[in-house]
Amino acid sequence: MTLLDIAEVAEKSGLAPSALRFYEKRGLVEPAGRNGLRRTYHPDVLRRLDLVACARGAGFTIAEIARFLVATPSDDALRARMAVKATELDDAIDRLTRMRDSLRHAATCEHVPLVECPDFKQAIS
Amino acid sequence: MTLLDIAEVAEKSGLAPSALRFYEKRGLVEPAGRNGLRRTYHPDVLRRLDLVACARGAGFTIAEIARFLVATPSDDALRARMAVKATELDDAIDRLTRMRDSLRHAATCEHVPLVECPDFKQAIS
DNA sequence: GTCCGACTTGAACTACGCTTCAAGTCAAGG
DNA sequence: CCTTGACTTGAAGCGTAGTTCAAGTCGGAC
Repeated sequence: MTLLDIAEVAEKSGLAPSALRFYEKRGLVEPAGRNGLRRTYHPDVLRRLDLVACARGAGFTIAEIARFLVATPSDDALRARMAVKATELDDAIDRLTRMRDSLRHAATCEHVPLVECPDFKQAIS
Repeated sequence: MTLLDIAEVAEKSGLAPSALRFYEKRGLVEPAGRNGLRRTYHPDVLRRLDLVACARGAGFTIAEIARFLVATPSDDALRARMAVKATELDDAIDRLTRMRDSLRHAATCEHVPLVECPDFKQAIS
């Protein structure tokens, strides 16, 4: 079993070693063990870190992700939170889509200042 | 011309008065004038604040929004930043969509722990 | 056996986006 | 005129997500 040291995990995940220690403190990852003082990680930790990165990108906080990671199907409160989050994401996707379209329009429109362009305003409001 | 005081703007915009003063310091809004020391706002400030809220929701920082708000069509650097932002939003929309689908799945699946559900993982990775 | 560079720790520091506080001003109603 | 309570200011504080630092440990190559 080829365990990884913190520098390898940092390199492969794109995170700083300090971030990995921080995530550990918050319960997002666990080292497989130690070699002396030094953390050793199971390669699977990389998939976990991908999941964390994805969730972070979707707007979840570290604390929320930590709760997800220990969840079981019987955790109805968590399921409810997930459903709420899904709905929030619907809204967020909507807003982001409108903002993206506005930005693409702004890249070509000639209004001064840009924010006063009627198309721009219409697109984002 | 019915000007608004800060409490009215706060109430109508959903922002705290302190947030309005903070936004002013950062150049996002300007009061129309003062009544004594007290700020008075043109009703149009509410549309401006909607725009700010929308941009914030789309992941722009206060500083970025401030730059947008003074932009003219000749600001090519800004146009370039907008194009980059639009592309980033494409990615963000993608991630959010996958995360939302994963959450909706997680709300019904029976895996223990949820994060180990193959469908869940497949959806987000 | 020694050395060194990468690791360890906790604490302090950073940036962002505000909120809260202390101290003071002042518009407006009685 | 006087009170009152909402406003003003700058400074300090807070939560999130880490990074940086100082001081110390130690695995492993020589």
